[in-house]
Parts: sequence; structure tokens; C-alpha cells
Amino acid sequence: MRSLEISAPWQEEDEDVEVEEMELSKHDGRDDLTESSSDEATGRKRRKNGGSASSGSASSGTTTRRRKTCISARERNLRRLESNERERMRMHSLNDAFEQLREVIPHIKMERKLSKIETLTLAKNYIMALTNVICEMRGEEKHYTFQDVESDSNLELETTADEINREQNNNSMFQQNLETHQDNVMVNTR
DNA sequence: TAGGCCATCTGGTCCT
DNA sequence: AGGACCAGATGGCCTA
Repeated sequence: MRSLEISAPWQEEDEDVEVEEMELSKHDGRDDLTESSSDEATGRKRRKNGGSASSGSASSGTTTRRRKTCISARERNLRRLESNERERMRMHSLNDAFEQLREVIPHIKMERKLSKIETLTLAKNYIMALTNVICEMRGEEKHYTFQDVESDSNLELETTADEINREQNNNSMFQQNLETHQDNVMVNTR
């Protein structure tokens, strides 16, 4: 059990004392930390005790920094646990939002689900395509032009050939969907 | 095995 | 003051 290997600050000192910040970051305070649960969406193993003790933006040479505090080590650890829980919930809700976004974006069905960056990129393309359709229906000039992926240096840098092909497929699918949608709208407005 | 993607922890900063 | 948000760090899983 990992949690047993790492000392819990409050077990040694529960007074209002100076405590190295490192001590707090080592331990989540729960015995189930070492047991990973599986992610129902991906089947991935999920670590309950994530980054290392030295992680964090404050790790820039301040790992031995001491700080006077007016609360006990136990209290601080409790706050940290609560913050961790809130952060976890926040990230879960963010992931839920990504999942909902995946469901409304037309894309080629793949064995694996869209990654977050793919989801955002496709959503952006979809919005741009929809915007163009609206402009077209209004008889206005199209707002966006879909760049030829071959000439898009950023895309070339960021995507593999498979991804480029998929992007092309998705863009053409956007176009087909939009044309169908546009036809339906035309019919309904007659 | 390297690289991509991800979940989680963590501390700093912003906001209410 | 406390919660939300953010970004850095780390390690696990998966795939080419």
C-alpha cells in the first residue's frame, strides 16, 4: 500500500507548525489510493494518486520552501483533499461536456473515440461550415474558406497522414450534411 | 520502445 | 476566505 509508505503529516504533528510543503503533496490521505479504477468510457486504468510530490507550478526551485501557517497540518491536508475532490469533479464535468460535444459533431465513426483536440478541431470546422451555409442562404459571401489541408502548414505539423485524411473526410461530410440540411430548410420554407 | 493521450495531484492566481 | 480556474508535472495505458 503506497499510502503506508508515505508519512501522513498529521500523524506526526498535529500542531500549528512549520511544515515542508512537500509533505502535503505526497499523500492523499486515503487507503484506496493505490487501487486504480477503470474508466468506463475508455477502459483505461485510472490512477487515483496522480502526479508526483514534486509536481506543480511551484516546483520551480521551491521544494524546500517553508511557510508559516495559522492552520494545523491536519487542517491543511483536509483542505487539500477537498480541493483535489473538487478538481476531480470539475475535470469530470469537463469530460462530460467533451462527450456531449462528440455526440453532436458529425464524424467518421472510429473504433476509438475522438481525442479532445480532435473534438475541438472538428467542432470548430463544423461551426465554420454551418456559418458558411447561413451566409450562403442569405446570399452573402462565405465567411470561411476551408484551406486545402495540403497547404495548411499548421495542420501538417500537428496531424498525421491518417488524421489529414480523416479531416478531409469530415470536411466533406460536413458539406454533405449541410447541403442536405439546406435542402430540407428550403423545402420547409416553401 | 517512443510518443500520444489521459487522469490526477498540486500550488498559484483570480473571482465572488 | 474559500472556491473556481489554470498550467505544470508525473505516471499509466495504448498503439505504431
